[in-house]
Amino acid sequence: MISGKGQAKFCGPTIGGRALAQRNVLQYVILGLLSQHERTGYELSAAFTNEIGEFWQAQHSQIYPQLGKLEDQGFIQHEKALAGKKLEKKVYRLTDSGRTYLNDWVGDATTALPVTKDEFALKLFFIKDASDPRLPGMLQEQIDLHQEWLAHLTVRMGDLFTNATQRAANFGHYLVLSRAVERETDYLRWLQETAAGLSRKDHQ
Amino acid sequence: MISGKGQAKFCGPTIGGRALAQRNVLQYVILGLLSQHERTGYELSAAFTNEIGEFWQAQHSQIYPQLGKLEDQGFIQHEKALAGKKLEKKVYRLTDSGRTYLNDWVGDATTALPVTKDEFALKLFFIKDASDPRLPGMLQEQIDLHQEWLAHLTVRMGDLFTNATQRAANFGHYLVLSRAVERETDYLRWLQETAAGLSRKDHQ
DNA sequence: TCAGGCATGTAATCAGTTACATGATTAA
DNA sequence: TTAATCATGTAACTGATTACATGCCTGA
Repeated sequence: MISGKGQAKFCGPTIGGRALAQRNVLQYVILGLLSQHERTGYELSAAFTNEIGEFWQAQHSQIYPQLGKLEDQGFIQHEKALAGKKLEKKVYRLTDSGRTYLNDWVGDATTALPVTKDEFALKLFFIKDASDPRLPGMLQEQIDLHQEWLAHLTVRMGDLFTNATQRAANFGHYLVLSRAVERETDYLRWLQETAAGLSRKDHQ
Repeated sequence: MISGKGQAKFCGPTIGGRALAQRNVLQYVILGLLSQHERTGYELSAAFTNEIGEFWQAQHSQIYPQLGKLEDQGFIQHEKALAGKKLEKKVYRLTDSGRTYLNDWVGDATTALPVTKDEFALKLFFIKDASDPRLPGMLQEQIDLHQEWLAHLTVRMGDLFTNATQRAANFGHYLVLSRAVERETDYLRWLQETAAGLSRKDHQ
């Protein structure tokens, strides 16, 4: 274990001595999404599903109140727009102070490892024996799941970044999406190798 | 009560149409850890830091109340033991019904992708330009962080699984730990390649 | 006309973190 | 003797999910 000799100032959660928690990251995610272009709360909510669900999640019930707080703080502003003849929507955009606040966060050191809650890894962890009859089915289930997810990511990659101009215009987005594709590809390879390894043991 | 349409189905969070959330996984983690051998609450707490922090986290303030609930449900039992002459500790072990409850969960389909909250990926996502002066430093910071983490995992691997007998005795643990080492190795390779790619662009 | 999506919010609950609180044991 | 660790708990708060609630718009 990597020990931090701590003088009990900040005693947050750790894994292997590494810091984990972050406070109110949601506000920065919203500011970041608005830094790309103006959006409604509904569009922000959709972005959490489609664009950044890979590494952050939030529901609309969390987003709308946060929008109010950010506006109170002067980091964003909204103007009303009409969808059709009656349905009002609030289109939010970043203010200058909001952009500064966002950039301060991006520039700050990120000393926390990503937080992962992986239920499959957990189940695997508790299986003692390579001959456990549940293992092949569990692995196949994950192969199917992650194949589907990889297909989704690949489609997004093709939609967004087919040429160098697109990659240059949103370099960070391109980096994280291409990394996600790589990561899922590598994970699928491991799942398949592990499943194959079990089969070989069965036939010994 | 005023009738709303669309009553109560279950509309949880998704990424790309995939289900995410799980309810009270903590209880199963505790049961799983106790299925390995009996432990105190303190030892369970330590296990979240040292053994399974890679894919699940919990503090002692969450663990102690959950132990009470699991005991109320009859899934675990404790007996008191003395550490020294006065200090009492509660050593918990799994009951038969607890083991059944745990195994039901392990056998259940895992249709949810792992939940990840990755602040670094988020920051990267919001960087538009490959020439952003913050990028090299950010990448180097992550390289240092994940190198340290990989070293920690490698030490654990060496401590726990040096021979085939150890790997066979806790096969699932071996699988997830060896996978974690692979994943971190692959991630570090990507970080370094990406950082190197930036340098080349700088010198063009 | 009707289903699915667009659009915005709040309420209730659950999960998770941080801090408070106390005291014993061990080894330097 | 004193710092680190063992040991157990609760309180206060923040974060996140699920459900409740309402109403408009578009296209089949």
